[in-house]
Parts: sequence; structure tokens; C-alpha cells
Amino acid sequence: MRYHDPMVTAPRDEEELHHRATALAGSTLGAVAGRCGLAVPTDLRRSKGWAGRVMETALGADGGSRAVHDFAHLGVELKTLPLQGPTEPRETTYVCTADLTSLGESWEASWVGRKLARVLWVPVEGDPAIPPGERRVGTPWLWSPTAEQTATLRSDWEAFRERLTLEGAAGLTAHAGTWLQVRPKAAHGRARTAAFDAEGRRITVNPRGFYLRTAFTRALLAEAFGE
DNA sequence: TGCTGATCATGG
DNA sequence: CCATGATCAGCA
Repeated sequence: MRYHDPMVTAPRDEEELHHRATALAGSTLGAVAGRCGLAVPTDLRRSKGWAGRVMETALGADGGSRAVHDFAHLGVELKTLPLQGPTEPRETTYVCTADLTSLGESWEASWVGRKLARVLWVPVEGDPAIPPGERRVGTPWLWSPTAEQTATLRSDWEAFRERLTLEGAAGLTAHAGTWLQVRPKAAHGRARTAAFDAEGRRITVNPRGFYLRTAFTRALLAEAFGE
């Protein structure tokens, strides 16, 4: 094995993926990281995506940082869900970048819609008082949106698209959306990406991404584990 | 530069 | 107190 080869091969199907994830439940992130040869940071200030990278590596995700699903051949997205307490999401959940020049033809065809079509949720302790390496992995579950969830997500997305068309990129504020929202997503405030203004002129703005509100992931947790 | 992984930190 | 807006790291 060359040093840059993944230590864990990609799971061949959803069952294997789910089985692997379930086997990690109860472990600390430090223990999982150790088995993958990943260093454990003292805090997350300069390692914000660490928990997600640990789980990706441990489960054999093959998507890397490309714009494809984490488990490309399965069409499954992996999301760690930091919890404060047993069932409370600590943060909104980033889904993907928003193309501000065109959200897409339809919810189903959109990148955000396809990412959310199938997700392996992995709860992880997210209490900042717990050092990253001591945080425990929870019970994972595979999820696809119900018809009702899809209807609301689609409606949020269509409202974003409408705003983008009528008002340009400035019309997309983080206040809109029941379960989805559009927020800045960039390395820093000077980052620029292509967009349009209300008159349809080409402009450049701070990049945005789609996020799931905590109200939504809280509902998913209740659905998966009961209240 | 843009996409992935997210959490940080301040204003309302 | 918590959502919005800002930011951090790695890779292509």
C-alpha cells in the first residue's frame, strides 16, 4: 500500500456502509482517528472539518473534495451531525455550494437535491467542553427524505430560485427557507464567485452554500430515534 | 478559485 | 441565546 492510498476501501453497497458505521458507534473520534492514522487536534478552531474527515476516512468515502457524493458509486452522502446533549444538533449542516448563476432545472435535478436524496447521518458528540478526541460516535442511520420533507425542501429551493431570478444574488439571504437556507461559504470575505444582479448584469459576490437548519436535523433525529 | 469537511464568533 | 455572517484546512 502506498502512503496516499486509502486505508479503508470503499464499501460495496449500502448494507456494508451501514454495518461499518454501526460498528463505530460508541467509539471515540480519537480512537477512530488513530486507526486511520489521523492526528487528533486539541481543539477544532483550526481543524473545523476534522470529525467529518475522520468518519469519511474510517468508512472508506471515495468522493474526496470533488463535487460528487462521498460514496460516489452508491450515490450516498455522509454527514456527521454534532450533538449538544442526546438529541440536539449544535450546528446547521452544510450541504453543498450554491451555483449563483443557476440553481438548476428542478429540485430533483439540482445538486443540493441529489445530495440530500440519500444520506448516511452519523451523530457525534459536539459539546465544545469535550475534547475532540474524546467525543463519541453515535448510532448512524441511512435516510432519504419523505414525500412531505421533499415537498418542503423543494418549496424552499424554488423560492430561492425565484428570488435569484427576480432580485439577483442579493435576493438570497440566510433568512429565507423553512428547512434549507443559503449562507456565505468561503475561505474568507474577499472570495468572489460569478453571479447576476437584479438587472441581469454579471457581478461577482461572496460564494454561498446550502445549509440545513437545525430545526430540520432535530426533526430527523426525532424521526430516527423517537422523542 | 472552488469544492470538500465544518465550526467560530459576533450582532440582534 | 442563537442565527447569520465569517472563517479555517486540505486538495484539485
